[in-house]
Amino acid sequence: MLNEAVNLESSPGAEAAPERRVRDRGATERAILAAAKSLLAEEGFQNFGINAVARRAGCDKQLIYRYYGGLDGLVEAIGADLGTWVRDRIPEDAGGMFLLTYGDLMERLALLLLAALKNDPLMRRILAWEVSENTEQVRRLSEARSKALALWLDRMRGSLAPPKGVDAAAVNAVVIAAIQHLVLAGAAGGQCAGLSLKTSKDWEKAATALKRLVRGVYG
Amino acid sequence: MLNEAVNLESSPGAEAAPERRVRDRGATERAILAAAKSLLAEEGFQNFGINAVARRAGCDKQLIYRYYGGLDGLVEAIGADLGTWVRDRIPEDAGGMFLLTYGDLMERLALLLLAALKNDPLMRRILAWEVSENTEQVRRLSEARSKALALWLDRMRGSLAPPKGVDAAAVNAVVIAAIQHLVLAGAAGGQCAGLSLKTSKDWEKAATALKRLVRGVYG
DNA sequence: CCCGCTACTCACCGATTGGTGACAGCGGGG
DNA sequence: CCCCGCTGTCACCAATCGGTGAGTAGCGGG
Repeated sequence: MLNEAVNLESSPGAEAAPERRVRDRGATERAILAAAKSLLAEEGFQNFGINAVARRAGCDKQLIYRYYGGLDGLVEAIGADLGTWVRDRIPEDAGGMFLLTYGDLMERLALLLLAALKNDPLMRRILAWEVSENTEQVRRLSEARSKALALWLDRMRGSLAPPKGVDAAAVNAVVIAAIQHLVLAGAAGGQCAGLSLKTSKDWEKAATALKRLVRGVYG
Repeated sequence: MLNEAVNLESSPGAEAAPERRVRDRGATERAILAAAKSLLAEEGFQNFGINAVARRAGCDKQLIYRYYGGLDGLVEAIGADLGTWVRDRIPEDAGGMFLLTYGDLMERLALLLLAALKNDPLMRRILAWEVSENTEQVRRLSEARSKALALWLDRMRGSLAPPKGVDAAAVNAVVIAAIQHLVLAGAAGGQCAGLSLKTSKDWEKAATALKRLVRGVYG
């Protein structure tokens, strides 16, 4: 494992075009944030660190300290960015306009949330982070995500009132918990409690079961 | 965050009584495994490494390489140990002897699983690990846990057959997903989807909602 | 008694981490 | 013009990581 000094970039033929970085703080800040988001989405929170983000952003980590005050500030910025999540995935025909019953609404919401999370690696990674650590960092991020989710649900819910006699908040939380864990387990290991979660056929089964559960309580 | 030394040094006086470790390979192996399990349960998988385990076990990490073939082997040993989980929490009055319907059974199973996971930090950490990483290490551990869970469910189920017309495997997987995520979120952040999960009152709400959902599908 | 096996410890390796201080280059305002 | 401040780069720090090779200490058998 002796590493000879092979990295001499003073090769005579190659004209080293240094590709001078334009001095644009705004662009650099955006590049850092984008790098952080993509890194977190693709690699997960395990190897999410100053060095890795700087490497991906193609700049020096010192700039992260300067512009964001370190990883904490950067994570906060990601959290703030999460607000756009809501805007991005609210269909124009918002909410329960055409939905007659609360059951209709919740079934639709459940399936939409399932699909949305399945296609959002960043959200999934944040979710996994939340249940794995309890640092201040994560807590803030979690709060941002939670707020975004609540806002999304609220926008989609419209003005439909839940039926009496059931603790809708608790039931919905349990349903959401199921959705979130299904998505996490599916993305991570391809299965959950013996149920395979790989093919779209598998997911249809899960979705059907989910529908059944929701319909069971809300009719 | 230097963890306190766990070595059992006595005689705080100047008398250096090094408390010579008895030369007992079996005991050392057991100490290492116990240290690994408690470390994982208490600190989570984030800081779970050779050095940390050796530190907690009060021995040199070299021994972990020798006796377990490194962290991988040690994790495997933890997985094997998970088999005892089933034995330890199967009540003598096993299964659905007194349960008339499949709904009765699943409701009881759901509540039992919820309680069991709530009181098992090691299982929770493994669960969180599973949804956060997809290395070979975790995959093996996941398989062991999955097997243990399946065995437990099987033992508890008895010979009761699920009703026709519902994909019981899928529904149960979704229910288990909900339980697991509730426990994870509760332990990590104290809430899930807006539902607080701190006091026993909170957990009662969640359990009630869970019961409702199960009863909704299985009657 | 000594020898050899085995349990165990120690010292070191290269790599990577988070974090900081010093420096280079450009550009705008006096 | 010169100088100052902002942007970006680099070198370096201590700490920790996983991993290995060499050496020590005790016990049992010849």
